[in-house]
Amino acid sequence: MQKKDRRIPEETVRRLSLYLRTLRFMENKGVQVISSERLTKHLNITGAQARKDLTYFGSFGQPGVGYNVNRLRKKIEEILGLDHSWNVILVGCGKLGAALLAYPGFRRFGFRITAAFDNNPDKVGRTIGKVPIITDQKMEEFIRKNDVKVAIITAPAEAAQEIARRLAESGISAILNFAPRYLVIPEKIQIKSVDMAMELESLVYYLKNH
Amino acid sequence: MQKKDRRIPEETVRRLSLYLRTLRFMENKGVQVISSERLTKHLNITGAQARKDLTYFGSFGQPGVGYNVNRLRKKIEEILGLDHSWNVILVGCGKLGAALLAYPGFRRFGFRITAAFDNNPDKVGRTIGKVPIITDQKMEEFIRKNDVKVAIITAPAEAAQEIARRLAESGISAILNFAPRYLVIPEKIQIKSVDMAMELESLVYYLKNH
DNA sequence: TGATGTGAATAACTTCACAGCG
DNA sequence: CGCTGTGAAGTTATTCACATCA
Repeated sequence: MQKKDRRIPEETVRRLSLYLRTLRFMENKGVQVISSERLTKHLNITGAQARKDLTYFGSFGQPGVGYNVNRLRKKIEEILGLDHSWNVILVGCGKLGAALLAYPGFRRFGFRITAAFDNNPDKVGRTIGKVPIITDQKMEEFIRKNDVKVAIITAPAEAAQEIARRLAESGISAILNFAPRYLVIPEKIQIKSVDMAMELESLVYYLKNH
Repeated sequence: MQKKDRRIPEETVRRLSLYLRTLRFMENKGVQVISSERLTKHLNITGAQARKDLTYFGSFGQPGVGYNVNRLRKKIEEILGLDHSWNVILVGCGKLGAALLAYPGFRRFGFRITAAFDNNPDKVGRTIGKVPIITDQKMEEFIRKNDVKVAIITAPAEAAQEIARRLAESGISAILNFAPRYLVIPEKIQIKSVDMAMELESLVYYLKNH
């Protein structure tokens, strides 16, 4: 997919996701062609930036015209690996876990949460939004049997490291972590952490200094 | 706080938050002094980077020794504006909103969610984790009366823009947005958006390409 | 000796500016 | 004519390397 051995800036990948959101919105509205300027108008990104981002992966536009919305949407989905669906599991069925299980945004775009795990016997056996809650003792087995590659951790901070270790050992390749803890995992596993208190912390900094 | 007119990289502010997490952890464990290398060991950040980040704001370390954990923790809290507590409101009491209301991480570090708003009469009047749910018609009034400066949006995407507009008009200075929509707001208002589907999207990209 | 603080060097990212093409 | 694609220029961020000080 990616051109030669050029390194892709991490920010470029993140922006691709943003373009995708706009493209889906536009496609829904029936827009067929879009310029780089219009694509980025409401994203605090310049048109030049979008063009540069896209050329890391190929030439998808038509000079003098713009980008075909449907084609570019599909291209970006292909680049990101969203052209097929992903089996995802979620570990930790507290309030945040339950909220994510019910979140429509995942399912809509190719992420299918197939099972949730918890160590609380009261929760095991129930379902949240059609997703069954399974005892965490069966987690490894489930991962192997169903070839799961992506996991979301919504367990308490104290439990997160041990869960991550077990996930890594069972063959998970990517983790989205919501526990406010740095997780030590093998290099080859992709991880991204979302720490909501941290987001607020950097936000208020700018309150003082602007 | 900030030295002269030097511009602070956005990433520096974000890292400050990370250092803070480590420092709090270390302080709890009774560690009194820490080197830049140890501070960043589990953060994928180099010691040099941390030292550079910190010198934007002053000289807090002792050559040959390191940083006093307690002193540096307080300094960073002061830099970020966490040396006093912030009144925060939350708008949209769906599952995610409810999860955040119950999230202990906010309260622990100086963020006090004082009220939640919703337009659903069935929810209004109830409380979630001691936070009262108020009709969104009284939102503006509440913000003004209580001098609220920070708001969290956990409403559906369709409603987010209108809510943001109303928040902006009532004098809110910072918004943490969980709705997957770009929000148009006055320049002077700080905004940070967390889009969980987007996080997953960029995560799976690296699955394909590493 | 050991770790900070910091200019200088390097690397990474973004913007500019325009040739080229439909 | 308008907009893409892209080298070149400009800007910003990170790493290096070492003087300095306890």
